[in-house]
Amino acid sequence: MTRSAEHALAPLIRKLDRRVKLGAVEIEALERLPHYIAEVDRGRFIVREGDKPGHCMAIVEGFIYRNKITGDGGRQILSVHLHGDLVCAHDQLLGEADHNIQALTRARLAYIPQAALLAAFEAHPVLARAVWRDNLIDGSVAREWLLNVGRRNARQRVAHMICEMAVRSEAAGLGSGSKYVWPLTQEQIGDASGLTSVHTNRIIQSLRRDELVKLGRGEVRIVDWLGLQLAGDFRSSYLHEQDQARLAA
Amino acid sequence: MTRSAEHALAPLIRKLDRRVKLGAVEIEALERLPHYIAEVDRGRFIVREGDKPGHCMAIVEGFIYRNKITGDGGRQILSVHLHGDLVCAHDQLLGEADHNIQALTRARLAYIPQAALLAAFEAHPVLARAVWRDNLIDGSVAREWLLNVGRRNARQRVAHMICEMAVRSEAAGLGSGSKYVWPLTQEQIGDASGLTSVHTNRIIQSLRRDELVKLGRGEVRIVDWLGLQLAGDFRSSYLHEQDQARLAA
DNA sequence: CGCCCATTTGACAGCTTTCAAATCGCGTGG
DNA sequence: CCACGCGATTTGAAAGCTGTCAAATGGGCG
Repeated sequence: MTRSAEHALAPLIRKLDRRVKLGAVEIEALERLPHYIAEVDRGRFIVREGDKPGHCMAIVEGFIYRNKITGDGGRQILSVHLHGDLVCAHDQLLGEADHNIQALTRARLAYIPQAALLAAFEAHPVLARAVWRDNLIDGSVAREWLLNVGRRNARQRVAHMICEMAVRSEAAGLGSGSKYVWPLTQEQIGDASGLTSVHTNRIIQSLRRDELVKLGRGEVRIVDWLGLQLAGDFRSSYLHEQDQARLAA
Repeated sequence: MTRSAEHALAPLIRKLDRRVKLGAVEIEALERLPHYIAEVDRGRFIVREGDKPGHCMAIVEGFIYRNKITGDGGRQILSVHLHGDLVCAHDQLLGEADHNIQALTRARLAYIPQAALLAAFEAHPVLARAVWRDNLIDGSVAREWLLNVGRRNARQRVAHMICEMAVRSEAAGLGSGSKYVWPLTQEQIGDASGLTSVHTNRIIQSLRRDELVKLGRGEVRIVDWLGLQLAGDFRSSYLHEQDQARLAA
């Protein structure tokens, strides 16, 4: 899927370009960003609560996620990030990271020093705008997740999450037709939805029975896009992506 | 409580000064910010999903809250804001507001044009930093809410919310001792915690029985601060306020 | 072939919701 | 000063969604 001789930050550039249309100057500035590439194994901690990493990560390939743990050991997944996402802990301004960031799948990350990013923002206000807009959209997604976990039932929560991942995967150019990589185990779907893995399993079976979606072996296949959206009370506008048009087909 | 001849934006200035230490120059720039004052009644919509208001609100007095509605009519409260908070819908960058903002109590708001804010940020990078840091802390609070609703039981959720409001009220200089204004009805506490008002009521009664907190008639009285924190699995660090020390006494 | 992790299944408990209806508190008007 | 009325709080009973606890099954990898 990844072009062979492509710049490591190309996925990030494409994503930011979707956020705010970039010019040649900004793209060049992004390509010149200092960074080093690292592979992380599935499950590996990338940032731990309390860390002060001092850099952001651009996802070159794979999936990572943010999570937070209660005093009782309950785990809540806060967000899932994919190909092209810029993931920061913002420890520079906050003192230290207030949550964990872990690899959902084996992933390749480009570590970019926060100072270099800030310098690029100063030199290129359009870049600052693009990243700012991207952060605001992440906030919008977080609000939708809170609504999802707080006010929807188990079936809606799971269906909603599948819809969101489909639209975002489509926008990122991952997968094709109505088939996408699915990086989460059922236990992780539960951790993101505020459910147990057992109940998550039963919901997924019911979605399968109703011929809305096929989910397993690391991939999703959307069988009935309209039906799935209805089942999940899903309206894509909060994602601020235009590309879900293709999914409708 | 409000000094009589105080500048309308003084609460905002005090809050931002807590976020990033401001100099005389920045304070003056804030005081010069164009704005107009408006009173809003309890329950009144300040921003509706889909609006493009083009201005931010600084709370001069009272409480407001953000909320979002499911297709089934379920209401989730996303955040509560008090005295001194700067509340934006960020419609300039996002196109339109993706949630509602409503008055929780009768409130006095200072409307500030987003363009004027941006200009002030450009002229005073320290201000930009302060507001940016404030936004990041709002994000941290949102993550904690997601953890709260997704992974804690009803008793913990309600206790946690009371703890948070106490620390934030204390930091904002509202209330005194362990007594604070409490702006939410039990139904609204439920809407913020992902619970029904009936169950919220039962939880509050149990917290009262256990002599942790007294809650009613528009005010909270923390009876057992340590016990309440334990009941709510509450650790204040995610709020990035220092002033909870006073509560411990 | 064997191991490990993820998925699946069953039975049961229990937390939370639902649906009414009663009570309380407080501002308003007589 | 008291009665009224409305919203908020409280209460009860019963249903049901989701969690808990084990244990079995399945699939992929070395």
